[in-house]
Amino acid sequence: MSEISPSVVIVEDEKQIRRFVRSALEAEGCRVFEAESGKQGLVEAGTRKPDLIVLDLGLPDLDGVEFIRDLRGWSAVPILILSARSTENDKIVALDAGADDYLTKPFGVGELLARVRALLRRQGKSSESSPVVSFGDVQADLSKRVVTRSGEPVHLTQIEYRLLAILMANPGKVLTHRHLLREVWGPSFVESNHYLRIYVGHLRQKLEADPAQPKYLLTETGVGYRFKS
Amino acid sequence: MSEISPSVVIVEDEKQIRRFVRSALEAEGCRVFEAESGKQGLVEAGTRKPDLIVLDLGLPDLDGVEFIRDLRGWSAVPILILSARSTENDKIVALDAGADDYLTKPFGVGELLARVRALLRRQGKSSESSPVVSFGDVQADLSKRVVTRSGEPVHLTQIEYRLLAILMANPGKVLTHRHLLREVWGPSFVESNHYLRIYVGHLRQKLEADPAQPKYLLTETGVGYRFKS
DNA sequence: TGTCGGCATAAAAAAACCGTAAAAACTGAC
DNA sequence: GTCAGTTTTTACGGTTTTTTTATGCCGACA
Repeated sequence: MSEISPSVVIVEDEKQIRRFVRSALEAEGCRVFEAESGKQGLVEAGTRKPDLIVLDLGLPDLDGVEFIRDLRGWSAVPILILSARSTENDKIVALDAGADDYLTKPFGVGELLARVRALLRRQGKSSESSPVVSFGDVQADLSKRVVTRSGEPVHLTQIEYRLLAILMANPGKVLTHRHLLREVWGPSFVESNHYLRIYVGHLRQKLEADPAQPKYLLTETGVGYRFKS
Repeated sequence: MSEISPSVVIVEDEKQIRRFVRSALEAEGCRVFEAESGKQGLVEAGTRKPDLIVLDLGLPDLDGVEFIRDLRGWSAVPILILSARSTENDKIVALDAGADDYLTKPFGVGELLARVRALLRRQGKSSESSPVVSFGDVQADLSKRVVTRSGEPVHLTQIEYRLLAILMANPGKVLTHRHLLREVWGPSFVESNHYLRIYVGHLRQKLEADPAQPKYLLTETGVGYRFKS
């Protein structure tokens, strides 16, 4: 599911707003390109082939609606309008010209980003990638609950998976027997150190290159276990 | 899709607003269906297969965000939110749950219609690439609610279809028993694991080459099920 | 050098879970 | 009310997972 980051072109003449929108989008994980005039914006849209265009209607060189009509002649990229004009008629004209959303200034950065996400999601270009942790030739996708080893899926039981997930969530940190047992089996099993030996053994068997000499799932004698990434 | 008039489902408990929105949309040339509760809205969405849903967030029986999440489990139809809640956070939550646009009351009928046109326009363009998922010799068109196997249509019941749609909407991801049961049967059935065994069994019987050794609808013992494309 | 505590592994027994079939209850159309 | 299609309930045999039980290894230390 890990996709490339979506790209956005900002067309806005005010430098201050441009910087503001840019940093918000970059924090969201987008690649951002700027244009400070309508004509430059059309060139950028043609060369960068972005997944989204954020357009200020109040450009000095080109009417915003003209921009939209021109662009729509050769591109279907989603357009989000930012505008100081808040009359209903302005919105209707821009939307009917081919814009996809219309946000009036002043706007909250949170709403802007949510609307950007909604447009990118429809595009199928959303930047959400599931958190994948990996060590050696093993990859764990925690949101899918899937573990693969050199590409091949590895089957883990419920307990094996929970144990691995807790260890991997604390890389480098020593987790005591009691702590692991409480997290995986529950509070009444904190004395059953035996279970850990068996299930850490299973994990090593399935994930380590040499289960007898583990490189990632390490024993801390007398204390607990540790995951080293 | 562009030939016939688009259909819209309105989910709104206030009769006055419902009538108002209905007449505006009908003047626009839409076929309109109404639902006055969230649950009825979900049923209408499933049976009418509309091109757009207009949803009031303030429903008496079901939280609007819950409605969106449920619907998004099996449908990609555009959602336009109408809401009296105008805080930025309300908008962010609804948009991130899967809504496509958010309009706060009171709103102008002209802006409403312009936003509806924008959503329907984009819908029409993207419907060329309707979301067809396929695996093995099976093809599923999620928007048309039709499943075929080596060209021949396969009849699925309501429950079978919703279960399949949710699994296919999350390829590769393990979905827990509780999650599947809540999405398909509702929150009060999250403990009824045996329903899943039966209906996953039905799906395998109808869709897998060898139902006893499934290749796509996989069991994750003790956890849930997973669709592997 | 022998024994002792903590660890690793293997294999059993027990428990939990899964798949399937089929009957019963329900639903909507006629 | 009947009927066909669907959902829910009930039942049971087979499989996977967890727990129990058993055995051997290794280093520390007297």
